[in-house]
Amino acid sequence: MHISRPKGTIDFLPEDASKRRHIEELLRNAALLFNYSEIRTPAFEKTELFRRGIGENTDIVSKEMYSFSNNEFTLKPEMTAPVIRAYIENSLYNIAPVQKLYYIANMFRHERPQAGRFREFSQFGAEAIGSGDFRIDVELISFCNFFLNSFGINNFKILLNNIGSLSERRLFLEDLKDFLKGHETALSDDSRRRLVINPLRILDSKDPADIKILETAPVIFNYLNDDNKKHLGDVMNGLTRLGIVFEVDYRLVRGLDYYTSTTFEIVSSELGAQNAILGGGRYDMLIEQLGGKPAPAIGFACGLERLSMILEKNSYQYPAERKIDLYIVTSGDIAREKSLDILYSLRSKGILCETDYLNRSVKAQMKEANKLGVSYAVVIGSQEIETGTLRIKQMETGKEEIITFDGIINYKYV
RNA sequence: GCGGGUAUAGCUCAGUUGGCAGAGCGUCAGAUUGUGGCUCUGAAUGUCACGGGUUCGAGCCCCGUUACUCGCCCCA
Repeated sequence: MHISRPKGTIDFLPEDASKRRHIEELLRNAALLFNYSEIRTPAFEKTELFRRGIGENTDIVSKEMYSFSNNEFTLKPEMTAPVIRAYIENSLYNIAPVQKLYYIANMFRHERPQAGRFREFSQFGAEAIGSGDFRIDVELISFCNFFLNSFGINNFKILLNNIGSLSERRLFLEDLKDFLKGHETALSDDSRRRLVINPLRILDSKDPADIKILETAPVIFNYLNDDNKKHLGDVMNGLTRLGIVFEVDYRLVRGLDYYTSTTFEIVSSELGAQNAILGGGRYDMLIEQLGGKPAPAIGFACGLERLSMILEKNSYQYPAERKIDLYIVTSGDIAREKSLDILYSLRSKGILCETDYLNRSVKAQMKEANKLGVSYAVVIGSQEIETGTLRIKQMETGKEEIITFDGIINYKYV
């Protein structure tokens, strides 16, 4: 029996890796345009960071973390807490009052894999720290809209909500609980359980009976203070101004404890059950909670596997890799030895070249050259060694040109 | 943690009522001495996921296990 990769992990074979590199490149370009700077943090952190950041009672912390060394460290299950840790630890607020950071990194969660969900997965995300201005909310959401569009994706929905501060949410939660208790017998089993553990999540239920009940449930908007109501209105106006289509969804809640005020999610019908491409929101209290000087902040995280699933569904045309310029066909020991320094010289000049390492027939080597899609091929055998000249063949036209050995190095490969 | 589905060549998959293990693609080689694509010929690659059971005989039927996969939960 062979050893297989761990459940929920991915091998990126050369073609997949090439696609992923392209995705990352477009994302980095978008980040550059919106003036977000890259941040990289360790693959693991002190477990305490996630306990305090994400929340002890979330599923992520209570049962999905990969922890080790007597539970002292944990592979990062999300990136916001590490970014904020780095922000505080390195006093980034002293460098500039507003920090706009982005990352592309791998996360780890011990979950049961399914479509669009893995145990090791990649996220592209950004955090804007230091401003509570509605315009940074608009900018961040427009950033998401922009990079999705840059892949030609436009079949998605932007869902927007404002979940208020902790105190507003507490009041809402009490009323929601009271309301749901009145309908307890009609609720799904899952939702009855959630009523005790996390009633907010019932708003997200997929059960048709639950959805019916929720139609008359209390609405969080009515519990927001004037500031948050205005903030939501401002964000809506801002997005409208940019021509960005969105939907306000008062039932949109997020699963991590640190969110406050603005929350948003982008969903796609192309994805299956896990339909969120990205999710994010404000977390104005988190920095203080983690021991930093209070600062408002907003961020999002986008699942790269989900993004590439959509691209596959859309038959996205990935750009071709750079082709090999020259294939060196060799025949005989002297030629094979000679090929060593020719290859090295060519590569030193930035020319992509390859040769055969199996001592195969000239015909087999030409086939190989053709398969690789090289632009030129040259045969080096005893004749060429004797005369000091060789013929370089343009593969597409089949035309040959006579050149010297030095000529290979200086040839204009187009 | 709980459910549904699937498992045959490197890949995509056929395999009838239980009766010799298959196709296409890919790989490799050959088709007159040292030249690719097209075509033709040939070759290699299998613990039919694993372990039991039924049967004269199991890829096929039954039981168990594992893996993969899609859902629930939760989330990107």
